[in-house]
Amino acid sequence: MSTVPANRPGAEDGADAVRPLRADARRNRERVLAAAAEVFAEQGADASVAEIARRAGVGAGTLFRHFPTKHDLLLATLELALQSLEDAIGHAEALEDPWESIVHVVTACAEIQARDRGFLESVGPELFLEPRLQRSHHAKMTRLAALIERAQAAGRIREDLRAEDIPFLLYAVGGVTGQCCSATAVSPDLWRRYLGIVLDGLRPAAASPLPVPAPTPAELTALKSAHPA
Amino acid sequence: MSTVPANRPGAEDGADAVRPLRADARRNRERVLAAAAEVFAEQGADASVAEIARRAGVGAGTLFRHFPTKHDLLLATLELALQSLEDAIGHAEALEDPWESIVHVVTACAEIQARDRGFLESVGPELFLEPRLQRSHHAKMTRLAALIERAQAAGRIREDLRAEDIPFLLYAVGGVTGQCCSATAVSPDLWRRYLGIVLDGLRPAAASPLPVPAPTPAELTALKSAHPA
DNA sequence: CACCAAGCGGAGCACGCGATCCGCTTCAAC
DNA sequence: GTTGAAGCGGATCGCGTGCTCCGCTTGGTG
Repeated sequence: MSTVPANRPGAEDGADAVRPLRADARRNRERVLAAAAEVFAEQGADASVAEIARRAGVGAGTLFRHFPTKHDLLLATLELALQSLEDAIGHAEALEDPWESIVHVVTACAEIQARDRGFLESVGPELFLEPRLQRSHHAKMTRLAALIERAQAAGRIREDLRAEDIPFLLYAVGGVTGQCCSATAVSPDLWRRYLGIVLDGLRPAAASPLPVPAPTPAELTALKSAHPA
Repeated sequence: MSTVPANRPGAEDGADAVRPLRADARRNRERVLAAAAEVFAEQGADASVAEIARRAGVGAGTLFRHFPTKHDLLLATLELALQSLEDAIGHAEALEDPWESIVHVVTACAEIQARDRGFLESVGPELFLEPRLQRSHHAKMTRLAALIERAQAAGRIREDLRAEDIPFLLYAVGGVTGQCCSATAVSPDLWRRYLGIVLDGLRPAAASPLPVPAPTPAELTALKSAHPA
């Protein structure tokens, strides 16, 4: 395909570093990314790239120069959202009450989903399958596991809960959030009610034996290679 | 468009009744419906009508003759699935234990979703919005409300739960079911775990005040006229 | 200023979709 | 058997999509 441009004499940079973007190129890249975040949040992952390019005020060619594939663009916006999720985890770690810290993380994630349809639609399938996100995902899961163990040690959360369960539960609440609640006239905060029910289900008082064991991290990563589509 | 063929003399049927389909036509209609149920269950509501026609062994023209629109076809298969949901409600009503009857309905619905992607993808948005489904939906909700009140009277379920909550909760569990669990290698019954957590959240022991009131039926039906897309 | 590659934009491509059209086939009433 | 309309099927259409190509513009360097 395209040959990598030969290192130009004089402008040698160590390793195979990327050359800095031209000023206008960098500006356009930002505008595309911002527009994509907007459009994906409003319309979900099925939004057309043409719409994104239009709102960014650039041509389609420019968009694809910066993000070779729609999927790349979606991933880039997803990383933005995941950053704010990471902030929420950081904040939760600073809370004293172990139960409240769990509530904070889970609520923050649901809030992201409530305002970002694209995040919801991507987060379940993508997060487990996309290699480029595995590392940061794993880091977040480790911190989340610590929060859960802290709450379990304090007897504030059911003993059979595992960190791997949380993404599934968040995805579930997110489904209600994005599809049923936020896009409709009836109380856009309705998802808080169902998150409340799920949280009640996580309390130790509620615990009854769960029928199926939680997936191990190994199972989840094995899953990414075996995916059919 | 097409003029309704004039009532033929001798074959008069009272009112504006439909004339019976020709034998082969009825057979083809069944085959299309069966193929659609299969394909939508496997691939979700985004499956192509061409694939359905192919699997039914008919041409595209035949398919659209019986179901003028893809949406009509989807609705027809949805009604099939809703029938089995109604059966589940009937069975639940016969159970003695009020809590178990709730568990049965909810589990049955989740089982449908676990094996039918199209049902999941349609049930949330469709069920509230589609006028042709409103009547049977309303009937089911009434019976479901009776089951819940029975369980509440027995002190087996939290007092602040309303029948209108159940579809939302089922949709939530269904999201995990269809998107994350059933299509992957890792334990296809994983959704039972999360349904278990939600059910624990419905027990009276777990109840803590929920932040948002449940939607009233009036709000839900008002929703159908105000929908943007 | 002069220069040229880095960057731009939007016409255009290939594809897959839902839906339609119309010449041919088949059922069933007589 | 004859006949007419009900039914069939698949080539075809229009459209929207993700993506590419290529002539033109622009930024930054000597």
